[in-house]
Amino acid sequence: MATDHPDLTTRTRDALRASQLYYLQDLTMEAIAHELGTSRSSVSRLLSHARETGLVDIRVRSPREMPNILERQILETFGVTAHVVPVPDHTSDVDRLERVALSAARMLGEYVDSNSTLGVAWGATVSAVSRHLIPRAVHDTQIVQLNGAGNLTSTGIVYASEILRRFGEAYNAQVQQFPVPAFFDDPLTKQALWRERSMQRVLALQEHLDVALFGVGSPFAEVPSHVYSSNFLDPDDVVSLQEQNVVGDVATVFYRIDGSTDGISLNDRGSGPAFDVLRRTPRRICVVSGAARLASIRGAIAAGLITDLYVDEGTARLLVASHDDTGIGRASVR
Amino acid sequence: MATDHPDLTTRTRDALRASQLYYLQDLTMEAIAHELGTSRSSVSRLLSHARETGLVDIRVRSPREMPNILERQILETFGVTAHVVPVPDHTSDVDRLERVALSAARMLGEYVDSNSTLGVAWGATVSAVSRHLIPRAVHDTQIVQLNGAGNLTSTGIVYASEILRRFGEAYNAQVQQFPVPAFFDDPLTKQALWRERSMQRVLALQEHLDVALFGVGSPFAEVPSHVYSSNFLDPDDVVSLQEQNVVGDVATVFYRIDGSTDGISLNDRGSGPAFDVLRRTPRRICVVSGAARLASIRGAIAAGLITDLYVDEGTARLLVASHDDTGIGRASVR
DNA sequence: AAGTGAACTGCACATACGTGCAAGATGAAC
DNA sequence: GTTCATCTTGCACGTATGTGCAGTTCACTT
Repeated sequence: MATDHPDLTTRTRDALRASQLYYLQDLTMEAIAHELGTSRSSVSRLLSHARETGLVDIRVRSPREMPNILERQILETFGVTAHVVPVPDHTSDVDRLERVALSAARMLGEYVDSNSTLGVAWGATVSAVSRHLIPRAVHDTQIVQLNGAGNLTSTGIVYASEILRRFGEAYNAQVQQFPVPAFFDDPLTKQALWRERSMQRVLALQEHLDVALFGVGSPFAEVPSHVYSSNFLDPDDVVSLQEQNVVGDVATVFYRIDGSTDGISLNDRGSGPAFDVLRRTPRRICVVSGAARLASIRGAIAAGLITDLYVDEGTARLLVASHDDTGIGRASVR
Repeated sequence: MATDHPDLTTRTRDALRASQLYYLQDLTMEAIAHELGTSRSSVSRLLSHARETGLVDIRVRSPREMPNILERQILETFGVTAHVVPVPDHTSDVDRLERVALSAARMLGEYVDSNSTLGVAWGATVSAVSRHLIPRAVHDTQIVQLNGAGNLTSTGIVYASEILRRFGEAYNAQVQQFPVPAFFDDPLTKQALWRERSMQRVLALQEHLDVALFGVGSPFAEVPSHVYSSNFLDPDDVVSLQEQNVVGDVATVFYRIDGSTDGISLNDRGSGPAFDVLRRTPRRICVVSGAARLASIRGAIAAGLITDLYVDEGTARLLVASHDDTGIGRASVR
């Protein structure tokens, strides 16, 4: 009779019933406690549990007649489906990131189906998203790491694998790690390793994703992204990126503001998927916040990497304005 | 810039933003009030508004691994998709009805799409449902009245049309009234009227519904359904129903416990759709509560009228038990 | 059998929330 | 411009809800 551990089943059953009574019949928690023969505080906790585990699914749907203006402008200008997260302008960058990640995490379930494959990068943004995922009952789903995370001081497994683990847990999915350094010292090593069958297997998965999830790295902002810290790149590398007008990276692949990657030497040593591979993924979701990332977003859009963009309101506004200023960005996806 | 009345648009926009902040970012109403520059109580009202108008969509999903036992049993036994509404056993029939109707109303949106046609009967149950509908932004939807509502003391327009109006409002739909008596005195009048083109139009719509919604009438319960009151039927009629072993009606068409209708004289004079017409509707949703309706449900299931059943827990239990007792009911739909 | 840690419970308190009410705003009618 | 009806707002209050804590249960060790 039990599907799971015997009392887990009871807990879920109670949570389900409490949710029906609370959200579908508008009873108070007090009344529900009485019906279930428990205390009101337990009901409160049952309901929290139900929300966290996705038993209760709350979504906010902007009516088609009245889409967010910024979202419409971004779609028209850049051909990207935007989800603008309302955030007051004076918010700190940390809060901004957290709020965008929270919103994105709650909508991510929409993209995940049974038998689908989800590629995830790692980084501060994706990590924040991973902390707020709402579980969804799907099966035969796979989570694939998009790029290596090893650096000079650690194999990077703990940090990146923690992110992946959360995704795997939320979607009841099998996790495919990608245990390679973020950047190789020698491009030949990368090429050699890429020919290994164990790597080929992961690489093949990366080429047939249904959904890809990533942030964008921003090299020269006041608060540079994780990747640009000295644990990953030499000072020389950083200089060369600067000289080559790099404005950002997606999964450790660098690009310029026009989306081009040609001649960026570091990309021969990075572990992320080449853009023409990534672009084969039907849904490519980018989560990003903060004005400092503007140029990075612009570049990623120009490179045609993004189909769905989760972004805070202020940055969205800058994005739209930047197009009015310069006219760049039209030659993009879709 | 405005899509609707200028301030209605603002209200909706604020409600939308408040909903995102509250449900997607977990801010308190106080914080939202601050961001929107209004009072906390206004935010509370905005959120109520958002829920009532379907801007916020809350659903409770029972995980596939753990469906309600009664629902599974009903599906296996009767071939009907059941939605069992949890209600404590000591609840009064009035509350029971209200709670089932509330739950059903909130799920009804699932069945309604753009360009679809929804047929609704009238009665205490459907009326209760109509009072709790959650609007849904669809277009080119039609609501069609299934059976006439005129009786000896009124044309019945006010009561039935109020129900229809609520459906029309919730789904932004055009409403097709059916201005005829519930029962004709003379079957020939009915036949004559049915040949009128104005009636033909409605009848044609009834034959091509996407969804039908109805309760079941119960004639001989302690609290008989509306239809069986003297305003609709003569004492003679009631006696004849009793003699012919009628256990219930769907949209003023009567049936026996085995689902048969042959030889029930009153059906020649009723205004509802014949069962073989009704059965052509792909989705046929029945909402019902209370043990007194058990035989009526059994008959409606046996007649193959129901694809989706919303029912209170106690009655669901009786329904399952009744099958174990008698073995009737297997020869049903699907 | 006693020990141990993790999970769960109800209590009590602090907070967050819903709502009647009166004042103010808005808009249509004259 | 005035009047009146209607809708909206913020306040204040009472109720509903979230959560730290201490006590308990329960499964699993030792």
